[in-house]
Amino acid sequence: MSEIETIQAYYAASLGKDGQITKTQQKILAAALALFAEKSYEEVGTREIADRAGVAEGTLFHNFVNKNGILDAIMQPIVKNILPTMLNTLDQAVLDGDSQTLDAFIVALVTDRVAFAERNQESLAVILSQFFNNEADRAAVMGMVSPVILTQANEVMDRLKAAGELVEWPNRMILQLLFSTLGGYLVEKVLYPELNQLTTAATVRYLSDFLVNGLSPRRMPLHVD
Amino acid sequence: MSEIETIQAYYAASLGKDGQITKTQQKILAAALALFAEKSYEEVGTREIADRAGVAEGTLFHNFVNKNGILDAIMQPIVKNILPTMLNTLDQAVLDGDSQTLDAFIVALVTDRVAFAERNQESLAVILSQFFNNEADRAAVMGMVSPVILTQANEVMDRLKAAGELVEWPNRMILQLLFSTLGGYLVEKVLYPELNQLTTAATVRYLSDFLVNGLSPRRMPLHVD
Amino acid sequence: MSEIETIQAYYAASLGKDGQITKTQQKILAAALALFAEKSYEEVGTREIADRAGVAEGTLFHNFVNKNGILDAIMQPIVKNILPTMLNTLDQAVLDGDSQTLDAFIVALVTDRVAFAERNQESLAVILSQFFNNEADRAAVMGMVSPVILTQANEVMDRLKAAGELVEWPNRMILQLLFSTLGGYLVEKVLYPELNQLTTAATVRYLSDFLVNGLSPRRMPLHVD
Amino acid sequence: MSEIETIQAYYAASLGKDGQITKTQQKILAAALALFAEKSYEEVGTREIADRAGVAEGTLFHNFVNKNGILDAIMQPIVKNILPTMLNTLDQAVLDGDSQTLDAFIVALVTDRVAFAERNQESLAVILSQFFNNEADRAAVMGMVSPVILTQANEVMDRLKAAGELVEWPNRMILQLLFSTLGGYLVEKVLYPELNQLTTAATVRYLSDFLVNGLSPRRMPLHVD
DNA sequence: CATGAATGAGTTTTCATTCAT
DNA sequence: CATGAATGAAAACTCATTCAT
Repeated sequence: MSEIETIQAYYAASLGKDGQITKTQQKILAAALALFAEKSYEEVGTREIADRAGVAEGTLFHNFVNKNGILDAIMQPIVKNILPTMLNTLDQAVLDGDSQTLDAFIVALVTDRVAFAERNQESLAVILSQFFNNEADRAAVMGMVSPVILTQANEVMDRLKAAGELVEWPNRMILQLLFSTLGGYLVEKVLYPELNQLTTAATVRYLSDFLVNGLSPRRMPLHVD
Repeated sequence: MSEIETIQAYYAASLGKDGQITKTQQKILAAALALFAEKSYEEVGTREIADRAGVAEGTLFHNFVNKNGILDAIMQPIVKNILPTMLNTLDQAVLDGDSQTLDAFIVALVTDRVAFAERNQESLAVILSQFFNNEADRAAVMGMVSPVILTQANEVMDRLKAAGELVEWPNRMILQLLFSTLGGYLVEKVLYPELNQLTTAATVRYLSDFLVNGLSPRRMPLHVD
Repeated sequence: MSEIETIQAYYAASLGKDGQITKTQQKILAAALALFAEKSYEEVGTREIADRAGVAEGTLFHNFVNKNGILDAIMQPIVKNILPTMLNTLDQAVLDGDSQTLDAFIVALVTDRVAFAERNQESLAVILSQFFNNEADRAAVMGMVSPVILTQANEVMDRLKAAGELVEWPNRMILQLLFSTLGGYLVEKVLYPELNQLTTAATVRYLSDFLVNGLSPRRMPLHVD
Repeated sequence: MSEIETIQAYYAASLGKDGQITKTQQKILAAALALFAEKSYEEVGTREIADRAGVAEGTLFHNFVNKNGILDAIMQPIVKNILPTMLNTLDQAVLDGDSQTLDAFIVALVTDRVAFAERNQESLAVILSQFFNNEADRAAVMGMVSPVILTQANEVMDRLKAAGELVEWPNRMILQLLFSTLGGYLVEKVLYPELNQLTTAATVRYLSDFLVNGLSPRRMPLHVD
């Protein structure tokens, strides 16, 4: 499971020197995060952020290069963490050999990401919104999926296929289905938090079971032209 | 399967009188659609739309109430169509009795929606973007999922459960998984059209197979607290 | 008393050739007059006028040079008539010798102008509004008070002073007081027509009596430095 | 006589906190006042105001909510002051007993208002213009004539009638004549300041004498049906 | 002569950013 | 470091006017 999991923990690394993040920066980021989650980045004004943070408008620009700098400070840590952590989880599950089954790490993965989503709802809402709106941010996110990471992901999937634990489909497609299922959960959680009646544990079960059954090798293999 | 499936066909109903849509309106909508798909709604100026459409800025406001009116004219027809059509597909598949299997209409549904997505990529990109960015648009989209439609959806799922064709999970969760899988496909299609190496037919197969296996009743039922 | 007293009668002279005013022009002028009286000239759009008149916007410009041309067509006849008619009334009253008293023509004047105001309320509201708002229109109105007319007015007042019927004050001041009293009535009539509880006859009496007493020579003349 | 009589003094109360009005606000108000007096409110652009004030256009909106907010800041203090002050003058004159004659307070009133008009010519030109142009502003002005004030005015007039100092005409009519005479002076002063050849003292004498003679009880009462 | 779609300059207003205090 | 008044470019939108039909 990922170690660094709270946004606040990340700010330290990306903002102040020596991992320092000032009280003022915290106030600003908290205010901005809340506002960006409520509305969209474009609809939130710097005046509004300053007001909510209880500082002067000019103070924003003493602490961040830009209005965009504030957004970056919110997104970066999360975005830089998501994929590597997922892979780490997969790897861990596969290598921690005792249970080298699909089930083993699907459960591990789902549990981990669901927990992560619950801890960082607001930030994820912001990231989601930016991802779909802004070509640049989207590129940034995808850019993080470095070839190294993709290679790693492919290795893991190939290993599982070899072990007869995973359907013999293109890795891209398998990844897409994995992301879809987790992403779909994320979207509902983030956009309609009040509608969630299931417990976290139950949700993890459903998602995992769905994925395991959907991605286990078929007895009668599928013929694709 | 849905009859009216092109955006252009819908404009007729929502804009001009007598189902007429003028040449100018077409130029504006085409320009706006392209721009909104490239950037985001907020990042596109009315001047830009006018330039691309080859008309004067004032002409936009002569033909649409608002900048927002242009967006509406793009989104409305699609949004109003997506869910009802999906349900119709499901219903058709179930009622067209001969093969009342999960497989039957999952394939039908996936085939239909994949085709729809391929036909309306740009518009769907715009809708996706708005959905995540704007509380109001999100509400509008969800508001269109009228209780009547939800009731219908539940009926269909209950019928399938009774027939032993569908896992006995909460309908909400089943719907979420269905949307996730289709939505995940949509996202990839829409945001990274160039990366798609699989044929449409192959995609339909994978998605359908994944869903059918993921949602078929288990031999050993899952225990959820 | 003035012969030509309705706006419609004047349009003939200023618009069409041969005193002709077309049906379309009438519709436009009626619509514009109503709207200008409701709001102000600047607040009324050409679209609005066209709509109310039941014609196309372009039609306005086929019948009048300008938006301003419409206003002119409304104001001109009235404006060109007010002062000359007043003077004519005064002159008539003075020359029609039988009653060469101040009372005689103050009553005549007031009666005439009150009747005029009651007949042309809407147009007067427009003129009033323009007079206070627009330097150019104001100049136009004052420009009509040609030297000739002023000379006439002075003659009449001098004659009355000589007859011991009028206070020996500067003619400018006497004219101002005359206009004030009539103008004050006009303003109330035009802006708050609903508040008028007095009959026309009663109003004429009050105004006349006030003016006669205010402008009759004093027994003990006033000393002014 | 009214104590607070300069616009500047009022700005303090309505704009800044602690009765403060910043240098910038003063510059803007001065520029706007001059321009609104020259042309009309609608004809003056915000760019123009900013230029004349020597500030950036945005600065206007930093200091006033609206373009209309600037107008309000100019009009409000004057408008809120005119009528109450007049009544106060009347009341003072009547109660300060020694000379409870019509003459006593007509002179007081005229003197006071003429002085006021001379001090605030520009602002009054703006108010006049708005009053005739804009239904809303007119309503605002009239709305300020609270029932309390009207009741007071009626009391004063009734007292004077009882003392045999005032004609037995409807109070509404008497008020109208009073306003007409003062308003007429105002209009001339405001619109044609250069034409004024009489001294202030002389003007006060003429207006007062006219009003006193016009409103004193007649020896032979007027018969009105 | 009437139409009404098209025009584009002009309007008010917003907002991220700067800088003197 | 913090402040907040000032900035001015850019935004959405209006509207009198033109002109092809």
